[in-house]
Amino acid sequence: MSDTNNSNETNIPEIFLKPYEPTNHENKIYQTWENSGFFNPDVCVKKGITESQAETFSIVMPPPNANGSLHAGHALFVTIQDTMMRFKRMQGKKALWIPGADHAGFETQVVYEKKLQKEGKSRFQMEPKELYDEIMQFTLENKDFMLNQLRELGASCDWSRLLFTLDDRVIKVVYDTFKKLEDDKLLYRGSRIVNWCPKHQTSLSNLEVDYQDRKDKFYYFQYGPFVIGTARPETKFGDKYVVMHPDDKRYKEYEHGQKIELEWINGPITATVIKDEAGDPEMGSGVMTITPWHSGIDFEIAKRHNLDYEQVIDWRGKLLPIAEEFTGMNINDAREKIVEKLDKKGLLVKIDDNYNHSVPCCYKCEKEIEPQIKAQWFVKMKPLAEKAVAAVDTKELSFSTDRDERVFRDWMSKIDDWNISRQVVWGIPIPAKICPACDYGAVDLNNTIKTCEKCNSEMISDPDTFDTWFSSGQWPLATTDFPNGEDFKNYYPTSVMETGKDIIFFWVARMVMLGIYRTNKTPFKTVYLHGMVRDKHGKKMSKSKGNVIAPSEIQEKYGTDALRMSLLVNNAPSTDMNLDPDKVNAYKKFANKIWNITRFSLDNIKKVNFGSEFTKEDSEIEKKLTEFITETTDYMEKNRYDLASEKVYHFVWHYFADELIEASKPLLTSNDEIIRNSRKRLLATYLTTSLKILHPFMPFVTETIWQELPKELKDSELLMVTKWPS
RNA sequence: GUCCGGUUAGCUCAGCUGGUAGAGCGCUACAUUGACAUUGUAGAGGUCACAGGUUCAAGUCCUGUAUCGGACACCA
Repeated sequence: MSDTNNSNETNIPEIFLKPYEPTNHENKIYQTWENSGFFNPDVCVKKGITESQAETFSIVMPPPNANGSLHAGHALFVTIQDTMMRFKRMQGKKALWIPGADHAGFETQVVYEKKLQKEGKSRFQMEPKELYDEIMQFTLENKDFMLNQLRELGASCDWSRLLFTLDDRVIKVVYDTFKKLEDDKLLYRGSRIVNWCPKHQTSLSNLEVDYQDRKDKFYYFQYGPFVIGTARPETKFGDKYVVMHPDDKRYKEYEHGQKIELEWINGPITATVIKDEAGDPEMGSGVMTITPWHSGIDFEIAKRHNLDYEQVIDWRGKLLPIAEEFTGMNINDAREKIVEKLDKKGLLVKIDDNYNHSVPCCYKCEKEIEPQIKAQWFVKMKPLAEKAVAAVDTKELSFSTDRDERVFRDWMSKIDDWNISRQVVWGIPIPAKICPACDYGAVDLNNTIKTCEKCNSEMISDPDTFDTWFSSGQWPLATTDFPNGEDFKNYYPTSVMETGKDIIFFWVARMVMLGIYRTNKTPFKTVYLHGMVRDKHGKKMSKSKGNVIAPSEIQEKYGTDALRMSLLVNNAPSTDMNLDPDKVNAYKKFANKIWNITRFSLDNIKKVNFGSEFTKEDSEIEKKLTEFITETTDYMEKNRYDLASEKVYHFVWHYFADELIEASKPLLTSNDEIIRNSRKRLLATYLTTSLKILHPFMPFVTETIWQELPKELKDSELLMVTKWPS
């Protein structure tokens, strides 16, 4: 690799005579790294690169969806984490980065359903097993593609530890946790209001519901002596309770439990007066009727007073026989017809056209959620949340910004029980038996339960699967092979969890709670959250807007290092960033600048005598370099890669290249040999040190250069495992 | 409704524990065929949303206002 093979005229490797062309080098360099085995800290120790007593540094990678290609957000997390890993590895730590691929339950199933739809098929016509197998095949076909994209981004993760979220090891941990939750009475099966998506035919957790602002009609109806308001007349068939606040003076003549005969949609009914504090006197008339089967609040009221509830809308969003003449109608079509009928009966008081509210919608299909009562598995969250907050209190767990910590605490303080059942095929089956007669359920890992202990009926296997987040919430456990694996002993708790702030509740919070639950330790010491990657104008990227920036295209055009730098510089933790191709281009130029700095340096320093003394001036300039190293390292220790990368950029370009090299030109041809040699040595030091410090940020160009440097300038074959300068 | 952010150069954004502002792109002038399919030098452009306050000193801390956004909750 030295320059001795080249002609004496240039004295530099030929490669530098042309501009840096990233695509010519990146794949080859990655192969060199991967073949070295040094992504695996065990190999580093074995080969004497890392001391066996060295501190560990570990990150569990948020597993990207196996079936898709990587988007800009993935590129961002790979860049940040890889920068961390390379930095710590060079610092001599046992650095372990565990990669993964996610089956992404509901997400992937939705993608696959769309594919089926295009072929004119539907999952509801398929046997669950058949569907599962097809999606598995579909996912595995795409997995390698996704993993290769991680490689292209430079991810220095240990591929020998790769885990897929449906691997046996994952399922084992998840099942054990499920059982333990039952044993500890933190799990229950209950008929509760769940968020039901009529399109996808599954319940969703509260977090998977998006609220959309909407302007709708609000109807007032005469309900016996009362006027009630509603935006959803189609749910009102079964309403036979009328609720008001106990202190509302307007209704003091009515007593709790009083029966009132009145005319309603399909004829006369008997209504019962319920006094409950949930009735808000300020709201409308202060009186409401309730539909416990299709409303969370109503359900709570009904439970408090032990009232009846009846299903009005079926699982597909159609009216049930309770609606009589409206039976079988889609609720959206039925709404106006019901209002018409009530109007004819003289029960319509007025319609307010400007009712602003937000409606719960499925976060995937944006269709309205229909609250339904369904027997599901719930995890009691309060006890788990308390321990998570305690860990934050004691600083066992810390966040990269105070803001994130506040958000975390806030959510933890008002957490609800978690519905972990999903009517989704593509997921981990729930190992439980359920009773079709009484909805009782029991965890059954070994398939031994036959009859219901409550009602003696025959039990059946729970057809549901776990919420993906229930299993991914145990990802740090599975990846480190809890409870007996070597990695668990050596690398758990992991050092940093770096992921998007949009999944702080979905994922981070659940990992913390379930991690503490199983191990009494937080699964990671620090949470570093990044924001969203938006387009250059700060708009969210979406296919419909056509402003999606695919990392692979950017890499093709500007190089991976340029992409990485543009994702890092000035991108403060926890804030959104805008990705502007012009900014990427600026760092492509920077990569070329580094290339040319090398060319100039090699051309001029030739044989460097490292024994030669620095002149007074040069030893001053060397101090500048030391200062730069200290400051940059300091930023990196504080996880401020945004500031570190900017500093490196400026130092290398605007000091090293613009000032130092320019000022060196006359000195390098000086007649004074001492001055000449000193300056050569100085440039050599600047060059190699710059490459080292740049490497975590821009691994490809720096390693490409390193491979071409004459041996006497290098202290290691691979830049990736050379020692971080100090 | 509750909570949390943002408001800094034409555009997109940095600015750590307070000491009269920075980057990328864009703009102007000059230089350069140079280590650099260019790069360098110099420059224009900001009352750091607004109003109070703390301080010798405030984008930087406190209070309030305006405005934009996010998270959570809510279909009476």
